Amino acid sequence: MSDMSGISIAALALETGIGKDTLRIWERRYGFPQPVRDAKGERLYPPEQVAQLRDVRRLLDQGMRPGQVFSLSPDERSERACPPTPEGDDPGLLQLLRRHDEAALREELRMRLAREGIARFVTDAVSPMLVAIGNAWVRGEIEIFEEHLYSEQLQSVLHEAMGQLPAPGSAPKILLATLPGEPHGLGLLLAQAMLRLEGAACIPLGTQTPESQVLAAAEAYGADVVALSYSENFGAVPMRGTVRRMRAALPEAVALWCGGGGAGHLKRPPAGVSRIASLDALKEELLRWRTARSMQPA
Amino acid sequence: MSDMSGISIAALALETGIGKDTLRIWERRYGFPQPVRDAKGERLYPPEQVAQLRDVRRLLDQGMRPGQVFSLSPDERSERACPPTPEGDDPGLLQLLRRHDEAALREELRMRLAREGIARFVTDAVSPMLVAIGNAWVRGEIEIFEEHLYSEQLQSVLHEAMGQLPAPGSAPKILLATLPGEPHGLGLLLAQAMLRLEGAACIPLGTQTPESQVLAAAEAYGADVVALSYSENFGAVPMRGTVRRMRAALPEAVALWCGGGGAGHLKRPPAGVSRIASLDALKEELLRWRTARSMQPA
DNA sequence: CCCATCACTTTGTCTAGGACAAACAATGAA
DNA sequence: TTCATTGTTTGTCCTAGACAAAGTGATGGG
Repeated sequence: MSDMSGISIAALALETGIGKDTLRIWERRYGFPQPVRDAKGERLYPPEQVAQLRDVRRLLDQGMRPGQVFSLSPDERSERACPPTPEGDDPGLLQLLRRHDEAALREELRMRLAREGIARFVTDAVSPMLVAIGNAWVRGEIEIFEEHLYSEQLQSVLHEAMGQLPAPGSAPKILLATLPGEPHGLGLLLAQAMLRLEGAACIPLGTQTPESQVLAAAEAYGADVVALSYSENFGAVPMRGTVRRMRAALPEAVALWCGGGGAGHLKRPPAGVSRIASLDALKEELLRWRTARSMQPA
Repeated sequence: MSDMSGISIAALALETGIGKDTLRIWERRYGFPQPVRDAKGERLYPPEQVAQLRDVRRLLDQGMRPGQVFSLSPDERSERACPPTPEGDDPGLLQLLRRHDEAALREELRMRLAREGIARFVTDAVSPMLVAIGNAWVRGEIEIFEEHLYSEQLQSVLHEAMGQLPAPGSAPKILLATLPGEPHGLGLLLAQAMLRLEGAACIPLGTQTPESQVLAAAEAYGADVVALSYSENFGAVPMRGTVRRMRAALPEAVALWCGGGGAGHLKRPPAGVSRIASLDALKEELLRWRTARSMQPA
């Protein structure tokens, strides 16, 4: 009886990641979203507007500016937000996900892992799958909870596989982290798997670690490399800011690697910073580090 | 050169988990915190006030009301906030963490797990350790990055251990999730471990899953139970709101369990909602569910 | 003695519109 | 082309008032 007509501004802010202030000023400036009011005079956002806001969010993430986005009709928005890549490769996993058989999904992941080995599994199966899921989601072919389940199962399977690896070597000590504002940690885990395969010692700090803490950890653990992961959502400008600050604060001897979809915002990485374009490139970068280090040992 | 004098209200809200509105109204009502203003006229919170706010936060989490908290002097606050448990049992793990030897930490975790088994490991070692770490942190004896590393290592070890468990039974299907605004997923993992041990089929949805998505998942997977985890940071009021809404929207046949430090905000759970006070209680609740279900089968 | 009901107080979040700096786009000059 | 300089867009912060829900405490009845 309470919420047939929509959700509150606080709930909407949480769900879309758009600030309350921003939602209010969009209403004032662009006339959208235009929530109904409850008896108390408070905003209630109907589900359809919530859905439209998802498109808006997507377009903003793609780099469009609010003014342009709001001058489009809802239909135009949803059209442009959706279909960058229907692509050919829709493997069985997507269908499995939609069939809501969590046990089968897990088995399939384990099977593939066993068949292809960790490295090929990560680069050839997981990585494209994540892209496919992202696309399927914006096209509305898949639900958020399905994406979440996939991500969880994947983490579980990868942790399991890594546990069976021999004790990590010590070659470069690599600190893996995500900065505040970046909640997506799956990329870190994939990177960790690749690096452990090559015998590197990984120190995972997880997501949303403050910059000062990453620096402190780098010193405390004597890291040789600090690797940061950025998703596409991370704004280009703050991203470049973090990289600049981190590079300036880290000792010169410590390498700084930036990866993930948001690393593309580094058009030309500053000196002493490496952009990791893909998980394959990670292996190469590691090789490069090792050869460089073997030329001039301590 | 920029921020010698303090941090912005947005940063403070992020760091303390207290809403911007709340910070402003505390200033208006209680005269604390009393930030300085920069050239722009915007609030700048000095580090000492940030530290004091941590005490305030702690006291509120313990159930004290704001009015009482702010009538105390800063010294009284820090005294009451800190030392609920220096406790006798400061096991080697804390020291290990401070020694910055990630390999040894991991080995120790694995050892304990092997020695004690999953269940005892979770209830007797991990759970108190998390409390101890939390306390050490508010006392400033430990850094955030150390906490992060511990959490990551723990996740890894637990996933590993769960992977070796026999295929999950199917008794009750339990959906595990955290709602938007709650980024802490460790509790979910611990719960999952306990439940899998008892043969329940867990469907982990991870953190920050929107309410509508949890509902959709519950239907899609035919869940018998929806288990939500709340950390202490989760505000009491919104927490109760989510519980009320979820309970109303879920079919009556589906049980709703709430656990984690923030579940204490449910003084008396509404009908059809169970409060899981601890990880041990989880086992009992599962037993209760099973007996209740065996009395009246479909 | 315990529990329900009532009034009273506390408290967090919402509302409104105004203001402004930082980010972006488009211009002009070298 | 590349770099500096405008003008416009845009998110966040500001003030101050309002109100419902949660908590507190006192009353009365079993």
